[in-house]
Amino acid sequence: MAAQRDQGHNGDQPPATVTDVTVRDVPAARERARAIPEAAVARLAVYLRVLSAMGEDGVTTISSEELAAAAGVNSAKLRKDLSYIGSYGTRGVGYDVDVLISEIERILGLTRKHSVAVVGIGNLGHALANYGGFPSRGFPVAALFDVDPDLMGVPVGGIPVEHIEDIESICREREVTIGVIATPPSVAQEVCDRLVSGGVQCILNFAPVVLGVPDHVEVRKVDLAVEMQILSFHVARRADEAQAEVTVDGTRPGVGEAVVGR
Amino acid sequence: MAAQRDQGHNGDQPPATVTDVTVRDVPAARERARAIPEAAVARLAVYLRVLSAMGEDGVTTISSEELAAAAGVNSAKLRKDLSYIGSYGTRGVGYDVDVLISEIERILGLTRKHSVAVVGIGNLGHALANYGGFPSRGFPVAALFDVDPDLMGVPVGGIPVEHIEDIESICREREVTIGVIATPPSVAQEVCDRLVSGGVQCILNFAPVVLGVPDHVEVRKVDLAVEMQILSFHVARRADEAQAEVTVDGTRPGVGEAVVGR
DNA sequence: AGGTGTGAAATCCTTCACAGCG
DNA sequence: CGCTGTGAAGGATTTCACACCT
Repeated sequence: MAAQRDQGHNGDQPPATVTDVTVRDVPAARERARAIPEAAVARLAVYLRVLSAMGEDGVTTISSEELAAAAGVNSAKLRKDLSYIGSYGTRGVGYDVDVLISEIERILGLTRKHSVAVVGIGNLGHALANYGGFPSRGFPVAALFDVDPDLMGVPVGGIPVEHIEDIESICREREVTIGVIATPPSVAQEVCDRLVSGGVQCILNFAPVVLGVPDHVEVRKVDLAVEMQILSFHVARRADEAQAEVTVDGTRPGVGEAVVGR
Repeated sequence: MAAQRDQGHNGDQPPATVTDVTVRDVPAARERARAIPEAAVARLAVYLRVLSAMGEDGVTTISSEELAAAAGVNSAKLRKDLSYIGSYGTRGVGYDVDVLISEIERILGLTRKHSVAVVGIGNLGHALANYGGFPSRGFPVAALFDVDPDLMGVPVGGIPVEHIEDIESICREREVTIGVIATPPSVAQEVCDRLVSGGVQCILNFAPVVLGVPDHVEVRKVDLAVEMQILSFHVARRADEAQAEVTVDGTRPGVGEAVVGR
């Protein structure tokens, strides 16, 4: 059972594994890739999108301040993030948009194409199969899988649905590197196992279960219920705080009163 | 521009806001809610799901070790997380499943119902409207919105679609607290503004844009392209490391053999 | 014994603030 | 002069390890 990164803040797998030793002795060789904090990687992807949009609008140069504002972070963080990938800015001027785009794409490994397989062609699977953001950003959808006999061969977003039993052979054949699990939770682990034995290295899991995978496979999870519950927590917290304020100074904070503009 | 929590690791909003000062003097009143780290909140939601499943299987007591394994974290972290909400375990025994469920639900604010509005009834919106996980976990879908005239009044998952222009009045009327944005990016900010002026306090944003909101509104973002790119980064990193090992010791790591521990 | 609860250490991430380059 | 790049400080989170209860 291996690491399962959960939304940026990672963190299990306390003891070292056997092969760990090998890696620990090669800091120089893995310099670039390794040093980037997980959190920074997620933001680089955001910067990339913002930069692409800017580039299409004809912007050629941008300062850390501007890019930071557009990406919703502060400029110190942005500069630190960019410093992880190299020094591509010009002091007194800013960054060249095209250069930054290329460099971020290189670091994120977007120069290679990563074929995607979507498993579970329900509502969510449909949405994912049709999602334009995948192919346009270098993630061609190469295969769709389900168990429903009525779906077999039916093209969704241009790709025919195939049977879950063929995951292994088809993924291997089409060199799928990323598997997306959009099945009911009950079959998610089984599907995951098949993807892994089909050579898939990364899994994006929408099913509300914790998947067990070998160490060399990376899992990211998107859990709608968890997102909702985090929001719920914040509503509750806010209510508590408002309550506390009333208790203490007797004034109730105005409801519609925006505290800060935009 | 207000806080926009991005998948657990948050982190903008450097200066204090007005109300902050007032609150800072009331640690006692907000004791429970405030002290919980953001990262722990996300995990509590996961523990809750695992516990619910256990409860249905008839398990009445569970140790930190067992629960941690089922939730995919290590037991020290789990115990620390649970300690933020109180001391509900029995030394030498473990935790009572039902007690833990109740306490986590209380902390997450799940004792109140949070009505949800989904905006943008495309593939993803459909998937969300039909997603059984919402209502069953205390998040009734109270309204659906779109602009497509063909969709007006059509029931999706039992709820009729209404026009985006009516977001404000309908959200206010039905006391929607959580808005889900599943629109194209071009209209996401406009939709967001309407939700906010309709009194919505929390937003779950699936559109690939950075939303600007007032301080009292909480935004969480789910960005599929970003998730894919993070996975892509890890594939690239792994490839680099494998490469590095070959360079250094002349042995190529076997494919199934994990390269990095964690 | 067996397992929780928690200070303290270690690690990771963010922010500050400023030296230095163009 | 303006803006990048970055050591160093400051926070937050994770992990350790053990006192303490049952």
